This record gives sequence, C-alpha cells and structure tokens, in this order.
Amino acid sequence: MERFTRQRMAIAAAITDANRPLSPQEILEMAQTSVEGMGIATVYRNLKILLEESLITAVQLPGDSPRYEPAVHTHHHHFQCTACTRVFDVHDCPGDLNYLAPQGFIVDSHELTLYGRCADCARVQRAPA
Amino acid sequence: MERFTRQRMAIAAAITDANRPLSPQEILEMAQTSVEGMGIATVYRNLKILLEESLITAVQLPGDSPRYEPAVHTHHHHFQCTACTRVFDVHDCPGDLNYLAPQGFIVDSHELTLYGRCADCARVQRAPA
DNA sequence: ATAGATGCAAAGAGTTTGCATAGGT
DNA sequence: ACCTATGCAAACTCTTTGCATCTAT
Repeated sequence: MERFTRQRMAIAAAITDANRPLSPQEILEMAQTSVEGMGIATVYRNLKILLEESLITAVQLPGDSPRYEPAVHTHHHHFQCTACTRVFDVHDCPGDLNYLAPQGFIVDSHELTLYGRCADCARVQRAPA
Repeated sequence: MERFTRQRMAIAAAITDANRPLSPQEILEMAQTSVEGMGIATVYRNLKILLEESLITAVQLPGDSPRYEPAVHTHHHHFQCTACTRVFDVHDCPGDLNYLAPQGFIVDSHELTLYGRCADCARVQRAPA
C-alpha cells in the first residue's frame, strides 16, 4: 500500500501547481523548497509510480527530455519556447491528420510541438528593459 | 581539409541509401557491412561533421533518440511505426498552425509526428502468415 | 610527410537500481 | 512492528572525448 510521505506530496504538488509540464530537474527544485535534501532518485521513483497510476502523463518533446503534467484526458499539444526552453500546453488541435500518411500506413495518433517565443519572452524582445 | 575515408563513405552511403531516417545504431550496422570493425564513435563523429556541413539533418522524435536523413530542404514530417519502431518521411503538412498557440505566443516552427503501423506491419496484422 | 580520421577505452549526462536506514501506517 | 519510501552511490545507456595509431592526401 502507498504512503503519503512529505517527498511524495511535494512532488505531486509541484506537478499540480505548475501550470506547465515540468522536467524531473524542475520538479526536484520545486519540491526541494518544501523538503530540502530530497534526492533526484526519489523524483524518478515517484514519477514512475504516478505514471503507473495515471495521475500524471509524460510529455515527450522532440530532442528533449520528458516533462510531466497532471493527467488530463483531453487531447492537446505543446509549445516550447526557444528562448527559455519552458513548455506550455496548447489546448487546440488541427484535427484528423490521417490523410498525411503514405498509402497503406495506419495512423493511430499524433504528436505536435510548436516552437517559438512564449508570451514572456516575446514581450522582452519587443520592449527590452 | 576533409578526407574521404572508407568509414565516412560507408556512413554517408548508409544514410543516403536508406529511404527513411536511421538511428546511429542502424547507421553503424549498415556501414559495418562494408567496413567491418567500425566503431560507434566514428559514426557519431561523422554525423556531427555531416550535420555541420548540412549534408544531413537530425530527425528528433518525441521520447526517442535522433535519426538522421539526407538534408532535404522541403518541409516535411515523420511517421513512427509503433510495431517496428522504424521512422518514415511524411511529405505532407497540415499547413500553418500558428492559430493554435495561446495569446501573445509567437510560433516560428512546428514538429509533427504520426504514430501507427507502417505498411509492412499493417499488412502482417491484416493477413498473418 | 603531414594532419585529419579511426578505434579503443574512459569520461560525461541522464536515468535506474541495490542496499541499508528512516519513517508512514 | 511492519514494510514501503528514501538517500546515497553504483550501474546502465547513450553520446562525447583523449590518445596513440593509421591513412588519405
């Protein structure tokens, strides 16, 4: 049976409270503000458990390590800022993309990642301090 | 100045001849059929050089190690077979996706990956031997 | 002959695992 | 008290780098 340790609660809270998918390192840093001395292995072990329980989902980005976000059952995509590398949810979807695949291929799902500048970084660039 | 070693030529040929993006391991195995004893470090070193010269491009897939394909200057996407894990080019594109991003975000580019079964794997499943 | 390229093995980065101990229940 | 969870460090995988040697030019 599962236990509610300070570490597990801090990790779950970090993921829930962030309004964007977090990397294991970001999760560790967040969680360490409430439980200092927490090890990265604890983060990985808890991510695995939370994934198995479908409480969180892994956000796999091209060429970058995975981020984690609370499990939402609505289909959505992601945006990665090329300036700050943070990842954000994109709630829209272009829709059915099966027609793109070659003849004879069966499309089951798709992943879409947008790249550019997030609102924060776009603002800085437009109106430098 | 650059030299045309057997290894370099075998690596370039492997990438050119495959009709799909190859992983470093796949490239090594292909190239070893003509140059036995080739080391994986040689593959990585040559990939780096070929990338710098823009002779090949890296295909970054969500949650998977990169594949490499000859540099084509036309925008395209990729399909990964969930059965055999091989990756294929998809020459079509859904088009402008900027409208998907949140307010204030600037979209510069996008990556799209389709998942499903490739023609080979779909055929096997439909008509088992 | 010279300088770039190779093979091997060691070094890094990110993730996973073993083990003794701490701490929920 | 029991047994899961933790912290640490070692193991693993993938990629990069150092170094002596080889080889294309």
